[in-house]
This record gives sequence, C-alpha cells and structure tokens, in this order.
Amino acid sequence: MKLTTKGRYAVMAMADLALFKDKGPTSLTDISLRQNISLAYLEQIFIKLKNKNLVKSVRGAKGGYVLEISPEEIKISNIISAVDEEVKTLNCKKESKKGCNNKSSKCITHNLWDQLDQHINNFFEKVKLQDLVKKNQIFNK
Amino acid sequence: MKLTTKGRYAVMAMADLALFKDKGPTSLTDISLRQNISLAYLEQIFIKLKNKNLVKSVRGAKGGYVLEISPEEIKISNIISAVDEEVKTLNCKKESKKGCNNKSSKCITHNLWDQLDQHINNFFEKVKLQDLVKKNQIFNK
DNA sequence: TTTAATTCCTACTATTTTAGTATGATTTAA
DNA sequence: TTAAATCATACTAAAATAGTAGGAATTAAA
Repeated sequence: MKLTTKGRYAVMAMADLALFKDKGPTSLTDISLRQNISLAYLEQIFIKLKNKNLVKSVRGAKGGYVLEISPEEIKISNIISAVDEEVKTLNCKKESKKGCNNKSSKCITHNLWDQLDQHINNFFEKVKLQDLVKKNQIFNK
Repeated sequence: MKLTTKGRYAVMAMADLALFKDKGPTSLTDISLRQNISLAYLEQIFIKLKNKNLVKSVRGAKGGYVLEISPEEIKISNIISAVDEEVKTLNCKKESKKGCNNKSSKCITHNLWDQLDQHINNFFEKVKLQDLVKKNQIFNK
C-alpha cells in the first residue's frame, strides 16, 4: 500500500496547521521544529498539498501556509492521496503478466485487494482533520 | 504498511493450494507456472508458511505442499503475517526522536495509525482462504 | 541402483522506493 | 536593503523489495 512517512508527515503537518490556524500563516520552519521533520522535505510535501488546494501559501517574510478549507471539511484521505499519489494496495492490473492475466487460475485474489482498498479508503474517508486536533481521540463512528 | 507482493504471492499460492487440495501434494513448480511466480521466490515464501504451520511439506519426487489445516480455518491475516512479519502501518513508537517523542505537539496522529491498524487487521481477520476459492466473491459481512 | 523431481538452505544482488540533501531563485514584510 | 519565507529542481544515500544462484538432502519411480 502507498502509505509511507510522507503521508504521515503530511497528516502531522496539516494537523499542526489546524492547531495554529488562528495565528495567521504558519511557516514550514515552525512546523519543522514542532514536528521534527526536515524543512526541505516539508517543502516538497507542501507543494503537493497546495496543488490539491488543501492549503494556500503566503510568500515572503512572515509568510507561510494556511488551510484552504476548514479542518471539518478536510478528510484524511484527501491529505494522503495528495502526497502519496494513490491509496491503492496491490492491484493485479498493473503487472499485466502476473496475477490477473494468468490463464489457468485467473486472479483468485483480485477481489480481495479490491475490497481491502475500499476498506482502507473508507476509513480515511470517515476521519476528518478536525477529529485529530479536537480531542486527540478519533472516532467510533 | 507491511503488505507487499510477498504477501500477495503467499495468498495467491495458498489459494492455489486450496484449489488443488484434493489432488495430493502440489509442487511449487506447478504453482510457479500457474501463478507466474518465480520458483525460488516461492520456496522462500513456503518456508515461512511451513514454519507457521499453515502448510506441510512432502519431500522428494511427487512431493510438494499440502494445507496443514482446512481453508475454512485459515484467515488471510494468518497468511500475510506469516510472510510479512508484521501487519503494522506506521507507528510512532519505533522512531523515538520523531513523532511521538515530540514535546510540543505530542503525537497528534498517534491514534489515527493505531486505529487504522486495527481496521486493516480486522479486515484480514474476517476473510478466510475458503472465501477466496469458493466463489471468487469475498464477503459482505 | 540410478535418475529426476522435489524440498531445503543460505548467501548474494539488482532494482525500486523512500527519505532526504543541496542549491539556488523568487517574493515580500519590516 | 535585508532577512524570512515559498518555490523549483536536481541529486543522493539508505533501506526495502524482489528476486537469483548454487547447491544439499530426500524420495518416488524407472
């Protein structure tokens, strides 16, 4: 599955942004210090978050990033898919020779991975950024 | 998350084994051909499956592997954890400096990953090997 | 008794992905 | 003018993944 520290960093950074959202633009330097993530790495991550319109940037001194939409509206799935390209576990389709395109026992496990994907995506769809910052207790929906 | 082609191969191979379980030991050569997985790689995978008592081996000519227990009793989680060591996404605990051990905003995302793990594991706990071979339609439990 | 088919064992290696560095340009508040 | 910030791109180190390679041991069958 595509779920790496990059995705985790993105979620952490967005949560940080949400926590400080009333104090104007938050610089990546601040986030870097608070969350202990390399500044240059954060920059790369935020380019992607910006491209997906999850944050907007304020350039120049005293600049930084602010949430484009409110924490209640931002799903974790939005964040992760923004930086990790795809939330897909292991689909047979990619590798045409193996798995699915196999003649004899054609993709016995195909549906399994499909459903797993749905299952995981479903989880990330339900959790909002707000759920993280509010109480640090997520949900029992 | 620890969920790689090794895990997928293992599930595919086990499903293959389940399909042919009435025809005596199934050789890895056969599985290799049917599922298009390198023989040597399968060998490594089956050592692990054997260590976890999911299969047993029959050595020598006409040998191969057979399921140690019935497909109804084998959970997908058993298979994956046998070959991929751990079904854990991204826990903060591992990396002591980052994430959790951060003073200011202590592990905002900790619970999120914990619950994700539970969610995924829960999925794999519910699906049995039998569910794969029976109808190629998994479940709606 | 020989042969071929098989598992078993261990070490090595190529490839890919991940995570991160490095460098510098651009923008803008103070 | 300066310092603090984003923006952009290229490079690289480390780790994980996905295999390969080479042989030893076992056993059914010819």
